[in-house]
Amino acid sequence: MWDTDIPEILHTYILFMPKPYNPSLVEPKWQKRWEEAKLYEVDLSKAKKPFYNMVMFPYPSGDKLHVGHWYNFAPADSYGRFMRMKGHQVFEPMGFDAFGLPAENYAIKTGVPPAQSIAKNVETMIEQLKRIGCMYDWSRMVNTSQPEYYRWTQWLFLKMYEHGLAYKKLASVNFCPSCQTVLANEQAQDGRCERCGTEVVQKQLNQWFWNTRKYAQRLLDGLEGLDWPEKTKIMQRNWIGKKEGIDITYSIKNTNDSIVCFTTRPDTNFGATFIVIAPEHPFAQKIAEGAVASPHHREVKSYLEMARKKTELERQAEGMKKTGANTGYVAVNNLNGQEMPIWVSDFVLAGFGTGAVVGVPGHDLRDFQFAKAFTLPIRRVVVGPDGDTSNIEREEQVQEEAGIMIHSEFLDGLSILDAKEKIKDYLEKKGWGKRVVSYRLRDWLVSRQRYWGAPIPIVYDPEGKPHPIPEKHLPWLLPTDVEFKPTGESPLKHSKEFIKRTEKLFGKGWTPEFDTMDTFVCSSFYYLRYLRDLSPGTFDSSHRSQVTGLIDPHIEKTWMPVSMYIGGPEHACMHLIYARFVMMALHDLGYVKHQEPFQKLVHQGLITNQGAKMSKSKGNVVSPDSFVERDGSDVFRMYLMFMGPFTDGGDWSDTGIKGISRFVQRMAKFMGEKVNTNTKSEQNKALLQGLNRSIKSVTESLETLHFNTAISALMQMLNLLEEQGSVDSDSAKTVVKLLAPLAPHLAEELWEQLGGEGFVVDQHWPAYDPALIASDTVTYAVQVNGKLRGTVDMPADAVKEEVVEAARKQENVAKYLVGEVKKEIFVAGKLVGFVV
RNA sequence: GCCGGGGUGGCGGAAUUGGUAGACGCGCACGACUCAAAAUCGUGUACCCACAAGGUGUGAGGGUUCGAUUCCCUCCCUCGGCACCA
Repeated sequence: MWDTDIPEILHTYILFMPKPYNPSLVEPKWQKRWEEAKLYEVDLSKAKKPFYNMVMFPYPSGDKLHVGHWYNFAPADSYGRFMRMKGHQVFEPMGFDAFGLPAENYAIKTGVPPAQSIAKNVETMIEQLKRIGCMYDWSRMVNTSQPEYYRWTQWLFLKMYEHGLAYKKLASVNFCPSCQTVLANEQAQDGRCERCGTEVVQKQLNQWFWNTRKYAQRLLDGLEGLDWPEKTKIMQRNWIGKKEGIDITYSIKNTNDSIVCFTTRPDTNFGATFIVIAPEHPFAQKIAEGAVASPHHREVKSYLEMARKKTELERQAEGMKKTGANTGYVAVNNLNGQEMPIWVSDFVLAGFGTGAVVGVPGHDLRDFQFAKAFTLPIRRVVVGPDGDTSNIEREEQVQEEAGIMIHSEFLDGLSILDAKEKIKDYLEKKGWGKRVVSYRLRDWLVSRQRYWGAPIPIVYDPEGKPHPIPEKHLPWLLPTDVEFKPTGESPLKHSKEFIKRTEKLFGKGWTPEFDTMDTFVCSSFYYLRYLRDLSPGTFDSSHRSQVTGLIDPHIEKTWMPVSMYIGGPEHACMHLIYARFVMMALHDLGYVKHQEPFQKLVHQGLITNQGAKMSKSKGNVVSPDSFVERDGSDVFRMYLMFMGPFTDGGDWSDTGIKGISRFVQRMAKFMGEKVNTNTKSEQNKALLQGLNRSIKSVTESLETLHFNTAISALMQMLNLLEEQGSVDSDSAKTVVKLLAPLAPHLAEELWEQLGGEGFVVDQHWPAYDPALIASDTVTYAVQVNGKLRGTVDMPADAVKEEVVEAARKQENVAKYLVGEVKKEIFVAGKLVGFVV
């Protein structure tokens, strides 16, 4: 930035050179005053126009706040300030999603207990957050790793269990053989361990699940009434993956067994030539175990073994290549007596539908590939709408939209859509099939074989039967006498205190559940705990007193759902589904009135650096600190907002921050030197018009979260003010109000200088007068044959004839008006067009 | 492969019930101030063209229209999500 031969002392001087407006003095001053006045603490019980303004709470990492935090939090706060000035009681909470892997990994590396490192991180993070200057009500902070919080995480588990929404079953987990630890799905991306890169294997363990599938339809239906990005709704719809189809039962020849196949395309069933079952399918297991004799026993057995051992990585490497084994059995298609060999293949997923599919290679790409791999017959039963009878060897024969049935007896000639309904009716009438709805959404696996999480409030009697821990024993404290070095087992197993505690309370031979809960459980209800009852005596230091409920029903009724929720789109199919599910369950259990937690949702864009996502491992994380130190919080936050549309994000570059810094200095200078004692009536027309236009423009921009255009409108206003040379005090105050949501510190300072009463953030948002926006004269564009040939200034009230007349007289226009004018176009206030 | 977003000056971006494309800012150029620089202020800045006039121009090609960044069709590129979901 500077020539290298400038001495160091001069650098420092330039950096701290006195400026008309010095944020390093002004910003702390106002932050202190806001805090002293408890300006942002909201009495929840007294709100008439509540506005619950929330951002996704951060993880308290040991690193400093990064640009991404600022880009999320600062604009969200600007919106909250705007809503406050519009007359709402804005509640803006902040908290910490404090359980989770990074702290545990840090503990494994250094031996520092997570509780310790997290407490320290939270403390420093609060200090950093305060420097942004947001309207956070710190009196209502939450920290999910504290007993008074996770008490409710455990309470939630108990309620789920009590109402049959939590159950335990055998399931496979990701396991890293090198680290000797279970991995969360996020840690096992692309089939490799996040920490050491070893290939992840699957391990069978007894796991707790929450029954999200039960809510699949309601999760789908509820989306309709939400003010959410359409993109996010689509992602959730796809994730839930509702499919209407039919379960068809096929009897297996020479056995008493049958196989049920789920299909959405029963119309093509006359083209079925084989059946494929998943390796985990009971019939496949039977063969492997020898419970059912098969000439292919050995092949099936070794195939199942191979499929089980296959790592996710190998699976992906395989791509669409089909493998499988013939069971030697055949199923019979009731429709036409066709015998269909039953195969086992891992392209069929055990977790979807019935874990068995009917192979129609003529009209399904995967079935086609399978048939090709094992030379099974391919039969066409649909032709394209244009009567296309394509080559049987061609792959692309998947007609999903339209097509005509052939070789299908009573379906022949029907469109696939009509045939689909007719065959379903037929199969149901015959008792061979049953219409079903299938969902892609799985039940939520909430067990984690990790230390740093909320312990699952379950104990086992000596027979191993689970029992819920009575509520009076909550919080069920996370033990501290644990070893952090991975041993391949849940760390809680090594706590003597934990086991002793359990036996003391429940009896000899009783054992606690050693798993903890997924951190997404903690974050699935935190919006309710922000609203918790803070009155004294509700929670004593022993954590054992009778605690008021999860949430006061009256507060929940007035404050929920969250009015505006801002956070990254990466949670579309995780946190944002879990939270909706939990809210619905709590509603059904009678604890809350609303069913949806977040009425309006907005995703901020992603800030990248040199095109890549900022990450510690890539070493491209940009720290806001030096910018904030030099230019102040207001400048930095406005710069982020000015970069482009809030929902777009963008690639980081500091080249333009100077422009915002100049704007702030100029604004402060102008307001400090050029405000006169005139009254409003003495203002000139141009100023009045500019002011009203600015109000309109800034208001509309903020309403739609277009912070970039709000700032540009303010810049235009300042340009106008400087052109005018001076301004009356009332108008100056209006400009400062417009500035307040975007540059809160600067606005308070200027408001004080101008002699404003109270805090600027408590002022009413200015209104504009539409009559003052219109100008006396309008510039008309004049086009000939659609091409611009000139402009003409006319009085605003000029009628068509006058404007056209004036336009014709324009020298440059007249030049082009040769020959007959066929048509005259007049758009009031905008344009005149001639067609010759 | 499927679903969704997006392609506008040197750069970030503005403007869409179709009506003067490029607001605002950065950068750049020139000028003022200064011994000089920084900072600040002023002027200019889509491209072609010596100016004017004119022409070209919102990813590419086509269409509708007096007029298209905006509407329709075909294609290309790019970003995000899901991915053997029957």
